[in-house]
Amino acid sequence: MNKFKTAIKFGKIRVLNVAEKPSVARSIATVLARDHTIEETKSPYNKLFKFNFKLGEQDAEMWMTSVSGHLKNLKYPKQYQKWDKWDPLIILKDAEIENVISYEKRFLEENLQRFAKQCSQLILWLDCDREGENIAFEVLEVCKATNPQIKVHRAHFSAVTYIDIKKALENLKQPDENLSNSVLARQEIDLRIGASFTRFQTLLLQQQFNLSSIVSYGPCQIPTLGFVVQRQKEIDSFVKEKFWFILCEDQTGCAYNWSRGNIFDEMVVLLLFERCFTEQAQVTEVQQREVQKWKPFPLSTIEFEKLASRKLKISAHKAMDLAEKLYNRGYISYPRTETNKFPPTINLQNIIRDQTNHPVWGQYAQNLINFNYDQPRAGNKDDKAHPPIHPVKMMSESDAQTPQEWDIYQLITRHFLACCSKNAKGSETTINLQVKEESFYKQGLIITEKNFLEIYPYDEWSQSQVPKYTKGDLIQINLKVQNGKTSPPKPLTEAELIGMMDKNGIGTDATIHEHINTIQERDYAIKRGQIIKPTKLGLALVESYELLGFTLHKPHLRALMEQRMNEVAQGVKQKNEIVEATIDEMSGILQELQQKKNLILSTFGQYLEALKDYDENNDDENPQNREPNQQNQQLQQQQQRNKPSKKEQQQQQQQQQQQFNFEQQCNTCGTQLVEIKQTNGSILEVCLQCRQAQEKSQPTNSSNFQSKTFKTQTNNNIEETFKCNQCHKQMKIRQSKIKNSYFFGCLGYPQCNQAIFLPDSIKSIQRTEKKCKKCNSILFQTEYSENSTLQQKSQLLCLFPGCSEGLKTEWRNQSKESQSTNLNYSQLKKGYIKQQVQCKKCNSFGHLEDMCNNNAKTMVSLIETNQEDKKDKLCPQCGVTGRHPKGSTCPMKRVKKKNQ
DNA sequence: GCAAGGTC
Repeated sequence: MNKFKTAIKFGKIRVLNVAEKPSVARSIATVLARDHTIEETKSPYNKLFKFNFKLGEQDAEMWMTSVSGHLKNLKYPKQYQKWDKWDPLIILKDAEIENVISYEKRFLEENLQRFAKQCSQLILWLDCDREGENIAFEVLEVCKATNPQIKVHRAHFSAVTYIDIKKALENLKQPDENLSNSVLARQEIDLRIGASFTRFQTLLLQQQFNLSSIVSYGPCQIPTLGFVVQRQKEIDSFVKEKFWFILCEDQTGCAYNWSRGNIFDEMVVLLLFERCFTEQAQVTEVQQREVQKWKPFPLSTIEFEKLASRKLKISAHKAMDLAEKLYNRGYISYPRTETNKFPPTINLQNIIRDQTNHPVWGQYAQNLINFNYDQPRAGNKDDKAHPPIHPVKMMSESDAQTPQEWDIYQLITRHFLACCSKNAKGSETTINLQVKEESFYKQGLIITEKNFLEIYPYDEWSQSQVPKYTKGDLIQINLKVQNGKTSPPKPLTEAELIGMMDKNGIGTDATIHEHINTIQERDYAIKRGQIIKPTKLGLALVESYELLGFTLHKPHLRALMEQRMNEVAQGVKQKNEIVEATIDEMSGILQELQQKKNLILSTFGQYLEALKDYDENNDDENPQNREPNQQNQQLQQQQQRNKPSKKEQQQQQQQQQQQFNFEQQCNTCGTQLVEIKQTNGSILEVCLQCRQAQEKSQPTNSSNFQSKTFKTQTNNNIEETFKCNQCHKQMKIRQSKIKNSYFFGCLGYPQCNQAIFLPDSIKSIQRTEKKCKKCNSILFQTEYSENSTLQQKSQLLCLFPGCSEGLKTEWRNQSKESQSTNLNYSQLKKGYIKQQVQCKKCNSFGHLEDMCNNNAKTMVSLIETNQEDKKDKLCPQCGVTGRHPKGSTCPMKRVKKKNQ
């Protein structure tokens, strides 16, 4: 208050007070003197409040008025307005810029001039941030120009409460020119870059590609678009990956999570599954603990916009529009705030009390006052200018001008009441199960006290029950191997985009929604529901930058600018220094762009062409069924600068369809089969439920994997033959790899092991549509091997056991080993180990040199070894596969000998 | 016709 002592000799002084906005002027006037008078000015919103106040010992007549944000705006002089007359490089580097009071603000300027003439002191009540500091200089320049003698002071306050305002008056300071200069630097850099790059892009692309809008560039809008494009590219280039996990269910149907989570290696999961397979689990721990669900932080603008978008489905832009209207009608506090903690000086109880008569939440507010009030949590952001958004006047639904306005008011008020409530409380139970070496867990939750959740429907806390077990219980379980696929990233929502921008410092709390709006106005992006997607133009623009090596769409340019602005704000660097450095760098980029003009044109054009089938209106809400698409292929091809023919594209599509077609189901139980590639290249489809495996029928054009064994396999082996005499399921043609022979196996295997074995001499077997005249069973076309003693090498036979018309067969129990395609998991397991290590001595898989012995052979290798044995023993004389009987010689050898 | 940041 010493500042005003010198003025005592003049008696009462007159002090001009200027706030950044009308509402603050009104609030300060109200806080300092309820009996203030209000005078109209030429600017309808910006009133003049007058009141008497004692500044320390000095009597003062206070004149309180306001501006409406910045008075001045940077612009290029008129001669630069013709775009085609000026090289954008001149616009960027050399053209002078004016900082002038815009026409709409002329009445505010007049007000300040008129009031300053009549006052000896000026107190600047602009917001306490960089922009506020810059506006302070704009105001003081106008005032000083009229009244050079006027004494200038700066008030710092973080909330418009009596305590804060009083404290500010007692601690008046001088405005900070460094802060103001940092804003001037930002303004100049943004305008020079924005104007020059926008002109360059528009002049280059607009006419050529018949674009309806200008092709603008801005240091905030383009990185915003960059985030949108980045997500779209992630979605388009996503290739699903299959993963496996073990699911454990108990008798109550409760499913437990595997502590290892999802594993992307099927073999590993099968190994672990085999190792832990059992039907009993032990409850190793039942843990119960009290948990809380935290109430929200006080509401900042960013969080408000995200909530409105996510929960109310109102866009950030619209939400801010509605919030500003509510603010101007006095229902809510100032909605542009970074702050998420309430200052201690604000009387929250009074704000709650205002809501106690509300028809919807009045009783809740009353209970808060009486019993349940809890101090709001303190966030870590404070703009030192505005408190978190909160209601300031009660509004009922009928007072709202639109349903959306009511939704916004509800959100703000319910959020505020939730902040003043207690956290929700619950009891969490965790059950841990041990199944041999594997552990599983399940968590359940019961909410014991809803507290803030009662008033706050925008947050969820879902309850889930778990069975009542105690430690040491042995429970019956059912283990299954299940698989899933990774999902592509979800389409970008507006709320997510706001979060990304906030995190990367793109825009401010007051402008983030405007940048999102701008990229839509410029036709760079489109919003459908809450999803925001790039348009063809947006994709082509960003992809062209990327392909040509420019990083104009990345957020780091803005981050660098922020860093430089900080240096000016701290007085470490001069404004001109950072402006020149930044403009020089950008000049380099602009010159490079100009040199690559033709390349940009062709690249941009090729992208637009490649994207002609891209449908920006197609939302990716359900990406579960997404497979790599044509557009993605095209983009990738474009990047390779090698456009494929239509035929090639079709082939690629076909290949992709084949690649992803692995949804085979078990014939017996319907469980999804898992595919296992064997060392011989063939693929086994394994049912983990029935523990059966079968050969996968190979596509005709991929014969590389087909082994000799399967060339004779019938392709209708899953079709009906005849019914099992035990369980009445179908009998299926199977092939024993051990004996290299065929048999009929029951589909009910392993529960039913009925089988009908066929002679080794049958080389192939095929079901026909013909039926046996005697027993009416299906007939089979059989082929016999060359060394068969039979005269006929092919026969149509009835193979039904006991039927006298055909080959004599009988029902028999198959041993598990006999059905080679019913590999058990130990065998598979060994097979995979075999794939992983290879002996350098014998070149076999499954063991290393120091362990080289015959016992290391596994079932899978045994199968192959048998085949290989036969292959090796293929008689060079007669070509017959298999060994000749021990001690005998090849008959052909004898024939040859005889002929010789 | 360009930017971003204030503001109504």
